[in-house]
Amino acid sequence: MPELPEMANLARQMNRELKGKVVAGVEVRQPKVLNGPEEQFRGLVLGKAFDAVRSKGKWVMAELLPDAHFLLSLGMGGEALYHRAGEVLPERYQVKFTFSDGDSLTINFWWFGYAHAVRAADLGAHRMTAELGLSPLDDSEFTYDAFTAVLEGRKGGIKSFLMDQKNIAGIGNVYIQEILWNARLHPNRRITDIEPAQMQVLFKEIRDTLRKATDLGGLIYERDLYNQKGRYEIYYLGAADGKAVCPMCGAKIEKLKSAGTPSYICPTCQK
Amino acid sequence: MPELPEMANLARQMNRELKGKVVAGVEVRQPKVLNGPEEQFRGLVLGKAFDAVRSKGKWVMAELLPDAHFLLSLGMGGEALYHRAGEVLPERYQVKFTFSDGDSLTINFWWFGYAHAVRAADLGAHRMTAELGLSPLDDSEFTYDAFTAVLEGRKGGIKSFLMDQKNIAGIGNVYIQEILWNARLHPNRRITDIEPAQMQVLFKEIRDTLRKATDLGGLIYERDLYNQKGRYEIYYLGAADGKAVCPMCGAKIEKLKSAGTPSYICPTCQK
DNA sequence: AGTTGCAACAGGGA
DNA sequence: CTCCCTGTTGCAAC
Repeated sequence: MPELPEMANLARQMNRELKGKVVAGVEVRQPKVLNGPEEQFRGLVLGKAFDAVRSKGKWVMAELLPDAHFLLSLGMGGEALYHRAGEVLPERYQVKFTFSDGDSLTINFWWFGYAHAVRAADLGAHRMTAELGLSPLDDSEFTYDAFTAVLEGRKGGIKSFLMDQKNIAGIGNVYIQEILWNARLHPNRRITDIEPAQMQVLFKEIRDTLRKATDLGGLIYERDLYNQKGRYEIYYLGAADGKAVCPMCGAKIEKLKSAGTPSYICPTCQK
Repeated sequence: MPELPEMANLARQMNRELKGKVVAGVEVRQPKVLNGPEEQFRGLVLGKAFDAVRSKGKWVMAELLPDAHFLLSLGMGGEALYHRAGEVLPERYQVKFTFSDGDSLTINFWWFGYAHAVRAADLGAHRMTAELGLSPLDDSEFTYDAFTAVLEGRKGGIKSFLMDQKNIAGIGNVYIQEILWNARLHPNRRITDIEPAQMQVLFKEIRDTLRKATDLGGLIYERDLYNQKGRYEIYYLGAADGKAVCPMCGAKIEKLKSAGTPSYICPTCQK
């Protein structure tokens, strides 16, 4: 489940490691992860040099000079791993870049990931990245005013709102549990039913939760560019087996379905 | 509640009474019931002769020679009344046609009706009539095959399907109660959950219910072109006050909300 | 654990 | 008892 914290760290590491590297070889084992014919992808990537690598929501966006961008989404799970020349590569990957110095990058999707390449002029037409909403860790963009502005007029449940990437970019079904528990909000709580004071708390918890997870290197069961685990532990670990209790009140964590996906809540703390 | 039976009878009566009559005068008291500026409506109607008058779904469609059509929907209630020259007109109406022989037609909407006029060439662009679905009393059109064809792939509740004018034209929130009770189907019953044998029954009851009501001159509380009441009595009369019982089993008729509108069902007979 | 697109559903307004 | 529009929700697909 790579969400904003994992992808932000991955982008930072890729930016440090790959900037200036020239793509000498591309291997695509599963062309359906691309956004077009394999030949077009190769044409956009081969011979190009990685420049600034950033993240936006659950996407890593790398500039390829000249004239292209490489866009990576790990979907429902996967890793992007960096390998020094001569290191043993993992057996399983869908896409591999080899650089002119012999280093390489393997990208593995457990399920439904995207490795896209676009011309620089077409970046704005790449809807999955172009239509992303607010970046929660950008303090100049994610202000309380901006947050309430996108909330304006919305009437649905708070979980489905926060998970919609067009509203806020980067929250998936793992961190939403943390955020809502931290804010003491039930996932089915109607937006129109949340008091301003509580909305302020929610705003703060979105930022703080994602920032803390990013600072801790992401989730404890995810891997970064160097195949290192993160140190952020989710509070409801084991809830799927009915073994988790609320760290605040000790009540048993309950599983329910909300916005189409499973949710885990403390029935006493979250209203 | 003028639905298919009332409108079919109204069209038949108008066809008999108005064919050949020339529109000598038009009075529009409430221009918002028109589909354009009042002057345009007058231009399309004045001096024209009524020709064939037919019905389709809840609409009466009259040919005006040359080159126009008059389209009438009584919405949530109302009457179209014919008056011989010299008769006293009702006080309340939104639109009145006066014919060259002194006879007249008054149209009264209780709520949300439409009196539209279009050029013959624009009839196909009049979406509210052009997009109507199957005509249940047209035996060559409303076959069981055609019925199952529009049902193909649908997964919602049966009531919302039958009330959608794009599927079958003419069923409103009155006759749907009769049809579903006759077919022993609960309004919320999933389409995918209805056995073929029961679907056959439903098909038959759509036809038979609407045909019987048409033959009886429509609902007992509606008025035809000659201000005469119909003779079709709904089975759940008084259900809104909790006073109706099922004619079959004697259980109290229950009120519930289905597809956004009230429904009345026998809790034991309709599953 | 992800996103898209579509059908189904509900609410408000004319 | 009408219809249309819009936003929301649920589902199947990739």
